[in-house]
Amino acid sequence: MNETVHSSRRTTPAKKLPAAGARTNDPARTMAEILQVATTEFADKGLAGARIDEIAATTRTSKRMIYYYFGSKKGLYVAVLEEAYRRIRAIEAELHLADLTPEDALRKLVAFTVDYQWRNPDFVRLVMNENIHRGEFLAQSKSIQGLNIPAIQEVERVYQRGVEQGVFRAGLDPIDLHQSISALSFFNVSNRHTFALIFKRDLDHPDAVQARRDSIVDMVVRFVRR
Amino acid sequence: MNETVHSSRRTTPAKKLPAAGARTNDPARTMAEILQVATTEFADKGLAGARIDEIAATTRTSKRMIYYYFGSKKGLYVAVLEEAYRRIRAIEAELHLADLTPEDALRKLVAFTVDYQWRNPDFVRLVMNENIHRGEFLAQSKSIQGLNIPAIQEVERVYQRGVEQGVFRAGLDPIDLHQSISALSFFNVSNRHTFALIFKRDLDHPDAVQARRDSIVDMVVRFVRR
DNA sequence: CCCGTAATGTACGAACTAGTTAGTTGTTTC
DNA sequence: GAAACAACTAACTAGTTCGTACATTACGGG
Repeated sequence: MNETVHSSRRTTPAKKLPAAGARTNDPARTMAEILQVATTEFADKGLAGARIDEIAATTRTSKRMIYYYFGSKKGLYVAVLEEAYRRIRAIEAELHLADLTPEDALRKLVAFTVDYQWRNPDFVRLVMNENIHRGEFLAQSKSIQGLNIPAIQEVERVYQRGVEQGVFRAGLDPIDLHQSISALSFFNVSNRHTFALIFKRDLDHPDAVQARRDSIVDMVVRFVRR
Repeated sequence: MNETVHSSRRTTPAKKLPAAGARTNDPARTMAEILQVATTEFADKGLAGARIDEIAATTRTSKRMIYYYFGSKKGLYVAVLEEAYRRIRAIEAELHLADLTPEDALRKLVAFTVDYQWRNPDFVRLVMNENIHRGEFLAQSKSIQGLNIPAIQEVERVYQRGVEQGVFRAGLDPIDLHQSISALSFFNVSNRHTFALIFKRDLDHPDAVQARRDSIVDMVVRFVRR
């Protein structure tokens, strides 16, 4: 209290932090940087394990900014989730499968899924974490539901073409098929630590990675083939 | 120090809590109860999310006992992990597949795995959580490594018989096969929340559960069949 | 029956952490 | 060029949470 007296008396310079670069307002960059750092932190430690202070410290901005833009720890977490899903969908939409035979297209689709999950463990870990929370935050997010999912549409189209051309057997459920592809791809990343420990395998070795991908592709193809 | 003097002088009654049931020492029960409650709590909230006070409150004993028997939160967590793995292995060892044809045995094995994971979401969630921690606590546990795993032995035996009888194709890696079975079974439980949300499916409906199990069994069988 | 030890309960504290308060600095608009 | 607003910083607070110090009680062996 009685700030005026105090401030009029301060002997320290008017500029508190004249050092470094002068501050520059750049909301977009600030938000993006927070999101990026938070993605790593949440993927690493989960919602409960992540530390807002830690995120703030890693960013070039301050904790206050996190609350300024995202409101709360959970708000930030939801934003991170949304961004991660948005990204994977954008990439899934890039697949060009129409000009391949159904079986080749399916192989490419499965191999792509396996590789994507492998190269994006953060996404996998975020999803794991969200499932630990029984999807309650994903359920809150308007922006994630209601959107269509490129991956499932690709599966549907490829499968349909294969059936029409008589190379795939009919009567399968595309979502069930997609679920199997996801399961095989996801587990590879999600459970690699416990699995490697128990079976004393180095799942990270390039040869092992490739062998596993080939096996998954093979399994899926054999499943749909007539 | 100098306990004698103090106790000879105490004016407060000898019995502090004459109420309720008199205390009864039962270390085995106390430990078991702590473990059981902690399993639920850790499976539910993860290591960081779980609360020691919460666990203590749910138990008939006190927080002091948790530290008395398990030393620390992490110690308790490791004990929970060990117990969960121990349990699943004991159950896996109960399978009797030798008197079935290889294909029937494989079907039974896969269906069992799917069902077990489905009926034991706590185990699945613990494993998910441990993978979030990159298996660092499982790696610490002496009692989990070094043990053999009934499940993989069963897979090996059944597959071998099938190859010998000419009904399964040769050249497959039993661990790779086991990994696929695990992946399909595990994902069913681990990712059901996000998956159900995104694809707007009720994966919990009995019909859906059965259809999914059938699909998984089918997929695995087709994979190994000549 | 008594005594030492294992088992248990209670109360507390030190450290951590999500979120806030109060104030400062850049930016845009007119 | 100054008012109005948006972006930003630092320091603090209230509440939580793991872990412990201390006190007490059961119980088995001698």
